[in-house]
Amino acid sequence: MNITKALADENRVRALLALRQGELCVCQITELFGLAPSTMSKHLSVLYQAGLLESRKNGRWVYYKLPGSEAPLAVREATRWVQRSLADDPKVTEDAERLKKVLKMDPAELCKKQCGA
Amino acid sequence: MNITKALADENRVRALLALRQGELCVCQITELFGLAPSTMSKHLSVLYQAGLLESRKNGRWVYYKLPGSEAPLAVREATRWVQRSLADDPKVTEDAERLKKVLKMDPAELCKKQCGA
DNA sequence: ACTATGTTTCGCCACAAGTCGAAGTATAAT
DNA sequence: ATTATACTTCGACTTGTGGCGAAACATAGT
Repeated sequence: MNITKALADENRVRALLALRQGELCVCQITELFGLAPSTMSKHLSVLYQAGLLESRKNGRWVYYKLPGSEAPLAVREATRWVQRSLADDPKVTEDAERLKKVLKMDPAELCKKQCGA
Repeated sequence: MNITKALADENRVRALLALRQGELCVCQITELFGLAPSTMSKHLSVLYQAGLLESRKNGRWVYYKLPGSEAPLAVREATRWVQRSLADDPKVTEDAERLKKVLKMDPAELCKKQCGA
Protein backbone atom coordinates (compact mmCIF):
# COMPACT_ATOMS: atom_id res chain seq x y z
CA MET A 1 0.00 0.00 0.00
CA ASN A 2 2.96 2.34 0.06
CA ILE A 3 2.11 3.28 -3.51
CA THR A 4 -1.07 4.99 -2.39
CA LYS A 5 0.75 6.68 0.48
CA ALA A 6 3.45 7.88 -1.90
CA LEU A 7 0.80 9.42 -4.12
CA ALA A 8 -0.97 11.14 -1.25
CA ASP A 9 1.25 14.22 -1.31
CA GLU A 10 0.64 16.85 -3.95
CA ASN A 11 4.29 17.71 -4.47
CA ARG A 12 5.15 14.10 -5.06
CA VAL A 13 2.43 13.67 -7.66
CA ARG A 14 3.54 16.83 -9.41
CA ALA A 15 7.13 15.60 -9.42
CA LEU A 16 6.00 12.33 -10.91
CA LEU A 17 4.17 14.16 -13.66
CA ALA A 18 7.12 16.45 -14.33
CA LEU A 19 9.15 13.35 -15.08
CA ARG A 20 6.89 12.47 -17.99
CA GLN A 21 9.17 14.57 -20.15
CA GLY A 22 12.15 12.39 -19.36
CA GLU A 23 14.65 11.95 -16.60
CA LEU A 24 15.68 14.89 -14.43
CA CYS A 25 18.37 15.35 -11.84
CA VAL A 26 17.48 16.26 -8.27
CA CYS A 27 18.67 19.83 -8.56
CA GLN A 28 16.40 20.45 -11.54
CA ILE A 29 13.34 19.12 -9.73
CA THR A 30 14.29 21.09 -6.65
CA GLU A 31 14.57 24.24 -8.70
CA LEU A 32 11.23 23.48 -10.35
CA PHE A 33 9.30 23.33 -7.09
CA GLY A 34 11.24 25.83 -5.02
CA LEU A 35 11.51 23.51 -2.05
CA ALA A 36 14.60 22.86 0.04
CA PRO A 37 16.92 20.26 -1.51
CA SER A 38 16.54 18.06 1.55
CA THR A 39 12.77 18.15 1.24
CA MET A 40 12.79 17.28 -2.44
CA SER A 41 15.28 14.52 -1.86
CA LYS A 42 12.97 13.01 0.73
CA HIS A 43 9.98 13.15 -1.59
CA LEU A 44 11.90 11.46 -4.39
CA SER A 45 13.05 8.84 -1.95
CA VAL A 46 9.47 8.05 -0.99
CA LEU A 47 8.48 7.68 -4.63
CA TYR A 48 11.52 5.53 -5.28
CA GLN A 49 10.85 3.21 -2.38
CA ALA A 50 7.29 2.77 -3.59
CA GLY A 51 8.71 1.63 -6.91
CA LEU A 52 7.28 4.61 -8.74
CA LEU A 53 10.67 5.97 -9.82
CA GLU A 54 13.98 4.62 -11.02
CA SER A 55 17.25 6.33 -10.18
CA ARG A 56 20.63 6.55 -11.83
CA LYS A 57 23.80 8.08 -10.50
CA ASN A 58 26.23 9.82 -12.82
CA GLY A 59 29.11 11.50 -11.05
CA ARG A 60 27.73 13.89 -8.50
CA TRP A 61 24.33 13.96 -10.13
CA VAL A 62 21.43 11.66 -9.33
CA TYR A 63 18.80 11.29 -12.01
CA TYR A 64 15.26 10.07 -11.49
CA LYS A 65 12.88 8.83 -14.15
CA LEU A 66 9.62 6.97 -14.52
CA PRO A 67 9.95 3.19 -14.50
CA GLY A 68 9.92 1.25 -17.76
CA SER A 69 7.78 -1.62 -18.94
CA GLU A 70 9.68 -4.06 -16.74
CA ALA A 71 8.10 -2.54 -13.63
CA PRO A 72 5.42 -4.43 -11.69
CA LEU A 73 1.89 -4.20 -12.98
CA ALA A 74 0.68 -2.27 -9.94
CA VAL A 75 3.33 0.37 -10.54
CA ARG A 76 2.70 0.69 -14.24
CA GLU A 77 -1.03 1.00 -13.81
CA ALA A 78 -0.68 3.50 -11.01
CA THR A 79 1.63 5.61 -13.13
CA ARG A 80 -0.74 5.41 -16.05
CA TRP A 81 -3.66 6.40 -13.86
CA VAL A 82 -1.82 9.42 -12.49
CA GLN A 83 -0.91 10.56 -15.97
CA ARG A 84 -4.41 10.12 -17.35
CA SER A 85 -6.34 11.52 -14.46
CA LEU A 86 -4.21 14.28 -13.02
CA ALA A 87 -2.32 15.69 -15.99
CA ASP A 88 -4.97 18.36 -16.58
CA ASP A 89 -4.55 19.93 -13.16
CA PRO A 90 -3.61 23.59 -13.60
CA LYS A 91 -0.69 23.27 -11.25
CA VAL A 92 0.67 20.42 -13.33
CA THR A 93 0.45 22.36 -16.59
CA GLU A 94 2.15 25.29 -14.89
CA ASP A 95 4.88 22.95 -13.75
CA ALA A 96 5.40 21.85 -17.34
CA GLU A 97 5.79 25.47 -18.40
CA ARG A 98 8.27 26.26 -15.66
CA LEU A 99 10.16 23.09 -16.41
CA LYS A 100 10.94 24.34 -19.91
CA LYS A 101 12.73 27.31 -18.41
CA VAL A 102 14.58 25.18 -15.90
CA LEU A 103 15.83 22.91 -18.64
CA LYS A 104 17.42 25.87 -20.43
CA MET A 105 19.72 26.86 -17.59
CA ASP A 106 22.08 24.02 -16.87
CA PRO A 107 25.12 24.75 -14.74
CA ALA A 108 24.24 28.20 -13.46
CA GLU A 109 21.17 27.20 -11.48
CA LEU A 110 23.12 24.69 -9.47
CA CYS A 111 24.98 27.20 -7.33
CA LYS A 112 21.87 29.29 -6.75
CA LYS A 113 20.69 26.99 -4.05
CA GLN A 114 24.02 26.88 -2.25
CA CYS A 115 24.86 30.57 -2.58
CA GLY A 116 22.84 33.49 -1.34
CA ALA A 117 19.86 33.13 -3.64
CA MET B 1 -6.02 15.03 -5.95
CA ASN B 2 -8.34 14.11 -3.11
CA ILE B 3 -8.67 10.66 -4.67
CA THR B 4 -5.04 9.90 -3.88
CA LYS B 5 -5.43 11.30 -0.37
CA ALA B 6 -8.53 9.22 0.16
CA LEU B 7 -6.63 6.09 -0.84
CA ALA B 8 -3.68 6.88 1.42
CA ASP B 9 -5.22 5.30 4.50
CA GLU B 10 -5.17 1.54 4.84
CA ASN B 11 -8.56 1.25 6.51
CA ARG B 12 -10.17 3.26 3.73
CA VAL B 13 -8.67 1.05 1.05
CA ARG B 14 -9.81 -2.04 2.89
CA ALA B 15 -13.31 -0.62 3.25
CA LEU B 16 -13.37 0.09 -0.46
CA LEU B 17 -12.38 -3.48 -1.21
CA ALA B 18 -14.94 -4.88 1.21
CA LEU B 19 -17.60 -3.13 -0.81
CA ARG B 20 -16.74 -5.19 -3.88
CA GLN B 21 -19.25 -7.73 -2.62
CA GLY B 22 -22.07 -5.21 -2.78
CA GLU B 23 -23.43 -2.37 -0.74
CA LEU B 24 -23.09 -2.36 3.03
CA CYS B 25 -24.54 -0.18 5.73
CA VAL B 26 -22.29 1.79 8.03
CA CYS B 27 -22.88 -0.43 11.03
CA GLN B 28 -21.78 -3.49 9.08
CA ILE B 29 -18.55 -1.89 7.97
CA THR B 30 -17.98 -0.61 11.48
CA GLU B 31 -18.42 -4.09 12.86
CA LEU B 32 -16.09 -5.48 10.21
CA PHE B 33 -13.18 -3.28 11.17
CA GLY B 34 -13.82 -2.91 14.89
CA LEU B 35 -13.37 0.85 14.81
CA ALA B 36 -15.54 3.40 16.55
CA PRO B 37 -18.65 4.31 14.54
CA SER B 38 -17.54 7.92 14.38
CA THR B 39 -14.19 6.91 12.95
CA MET B 40 -15.69 4.67 10.31
CA SER B 41 -18.22 7.30 9.38
CA LYS B 42 -15.42 9.77 8.82
CA HIS B 43 -13.51 7.36 6.62
CA LEU B 44 -16.56 6.66 4.50
CA SER B 45 -17.18 10.37 4.22
CA VAL B 46 -13.67 10.92 2.88
CA LEU B 47 -14.15 8.21 0.29
CA TYR B 48 -17.53 9.61 -0.64
CA GLN B 49 -16.27 13.15 -1.08
CA ALA B 50 -13.50 11.85 -3.32
CA GLY B 51 -16.21 10.30 -5.48
CA LEU B 52 -15.05 6.80 -4.71
CA LEU B 53 -18.31 5.76 -3.05
CA GLU B 54 -22.01 6.30 -3.56
CA SER B 55 -24.41 6.49 -0.64
CA ARG B 56 -28.07 5.73 -0.17
CA LYS B 57 -30.22 6.39 2.84
CA ASN B 58 -33.00 4.03 3.80
CA GLY B 59 -34.70 4.88 7.05
CA ARG B 60 -32.10 5.11 9.75
CA TRP B 61 -29.57 3.16 7.76
CA VAL B 62 -27.03 4.60 5.36
CA TYR B 63 -25.67 2.30 2.71
CA TYR B 64 -22.45 2.80 0.79
CA LYS B 65 -21.43 1.09 -2.44
CA LEU B 66 -18.88 1.36 -5.21
CA PRO B 67 -19.83 3.78 -7.97
CA GLY B 68 -21.27 2.50 -11.21
CA SER B 69 -20.23 3.02 -14.78
CA GLU B 70 -21.60 6.55 -14.80
CA ALA B 71 -18.77 7.69 -12.51
CA PRO B 72 -15.94 9.88 -13.84
CA LEU B 73 -13.12 8.10 -15.61
CA ALA B 74 -10.60 8.98 -12.91
CA VAL B 75 -12.80 7.37 -10.30
CA ARG B 76 -13.48 4.22 -12.28
CA GLU B 77 -9.85 3.70 -13.14
CA ALA B 78 -8.75 4.34 -9.57
CA THR B 79 -11.27 1.81 -8.32
CA ARG B 80 -10.16 -0.70 -10.90
CA TRP B 81 -6.52 -0.17 -9.97
CA VAL B 82 -7.22 -0.71 -6.29
CA GLN B 83 -9.09 -3.91 -7.00
CA ARG B 84 -6.45 -5.31 -9.33
CA SER B 85 -3.40 -4.32 -7.35
CA LEU B 86 -4.39 -4.58 -3.73
CA ALA B 87 -6.95 -7.37 -3.62
CA ASP B 88 -4.31 -9.98 -2.85
CA ASP B 89 -3.21 -8.31 0.36
CA PRO B 90 -3.63 -10.78 3.23
CA LYS B 91 -5.51 -8.25 5.30
CA VAL B 92 -7.98 -7.81 2.48
CA THR B 93 -8.64 -11.50 2.13
CA GLU B 94 -9.10 -11.75 5.88
CA ASP B 95 -11.57 -8.90 5.69
CA ALA B 96 -13.54 -10.85 3.09
CA GLU B 97 -13.69 -13.83 5.43
CA ARG B 98 -14.82 -11.78 8.38
CA LEU B 99 -17.36 -10.02 6.24
CA LYS B 100 -19.14 -13.29 5.59
CA LYS B 101 -19.72 -13.69 9.30
CA VAL B 102 -20.85 -10.12 9.70
CA LEU B 103 -23.41 -10.54 6.93
CA LYS B 104 -25.02 -13.45 8.80
CA MET B 105 -25.92 -11.51 11.93
CA ASP B 106 -28.29 -8.78 10.99
CA PRO B 107 -30.18 -7.05 13.77
CA ALA B 108 -28.31 -8.37 16.75
CA GLU B 109 -24.97 -6.77 15.99
CA LEU B 110 -26.48 -3.34 15.83
CA CYS B 111 -27.01 -2.94 19.55
CA LYS B 112 -23.60 -4.33 20.39
CA LYS B 113 -21.95 -1.07 19.67
CA GLN B 114 -24.38 0.97 21.71
CA CYS B 115 -24.66 -1.42 24.62
CA GLY B 116 -21.88 -2.63 26.84
CA ALA B 117 -19.96 -4.74 24.34
C1' DA C 1 -44.74 13.65 22.43
C1' DC C 2 -41.39 10.60 23.90
C1' DT C 3 -37.99 7.04 23.36
C1' DA C 4 -34.81 4.25 20.83
C1' DT C 5 -31.53 3.65 17.17
C1' DG C 6 -28.23 4.56 13.27
C1' DT C 7 -25.27 7.97 11.72
C1' DT C 8 -22.75 12.23 11.76
C1' DT C 9 -20.39 16.20 13.85
C1' DC C 10 -17.44 18.16 17.35
C1' DG C 11 -13.57 18.52 20.67
C1' DC C 12 -9.73 16.60 21.99
C1' DC C 13 -5.39 13.93 22.05
C1' DA C 14 -1.57 11.15 20.06
C1' DC C 15 1.11 10.27 16.42
C1' DA C 16 2.57 10.65 11.60
C1' DA C 17 4.20 13.59 7.87
C1' DG C 18 6.09 17.80 5.54
C1' DT C 19 9.40 21.36 5.93
C1' DC C 20 13.74 23.56 6.80
C1' DG C 21 18.68 24.18 8.06
C1' DA C 22 22.84 21.99 9.57
C1' DA C 23 25.73 18.35 9.34
C1' DG C 24 27.30 14.26 6.86
C1' DT C 25 28.48 11.53 2.52
C1' DA C 26 30.14 10.88 -2.13
C1' DT C 27 32.26 12.31 -6.13
C1' DA C 28 34.90 15.52 -8.97
C1' DA C 29 38.27 19.23 -9.73
C1' DT C 30 42.39 21.79 -8.59
C1' DA D 1 45.19 16.78 0.13
C1' DT D 2 42.08 20.34 -0.12
C1' DT D 3 38.15 22.41 -1.91
C1' DA D 4 33.79 22.45 -4.19
C1' DT D 5 29.49 20.46 -5.44
C1' DA D 6 25.31 17.34 -5.61
C1' DC D 7 22.78 14.85 -2.73
C1' DT D 8 21.24 12.56 1.58
C1' DT D 9 20.57 12.08 6.52
C1' DC D 10 19.60 14.06 10.96
C1' DG D 11 17.34 17.01 14.38
C1' DA D 12 13.80 20.13 15.40
C1' DC D 13 9.55 22.37 14.47
C1' DT D 14 4.91 22.79 12.61
C1' DT D 15 1.02 20.98 10.49
C1' DG D 16 -2.01 17.30 9.26
C1' DT D 17 -4.43 12.94 10.16
C1' DG D 18 -6.49 9.04 12.60
C1' DG D 19 -8.51 7.71 16.66
C1' DC D 20 -12.09 7.94 20.43
C1' DG D 21 -16.10 9.58 23.31
C1' DA D 22 -19.72 12.87 23.92
C1' DA D 23 -23.08 15.37 21.95
C1' DA D 24 -26.05 16.43 18.06
C1' DC D 25 -28.96 15.00 14.31
C1' DA D 26 -32.34 12.16 11.78
C1' DT D 27 -35.63 8.76 11.53
C1' DA D 28 -38.65 5.09 13.23
C1' DG D 29 -41.55 3.04 16.70
C1' DT D 30 -44.70 3.31 20.60
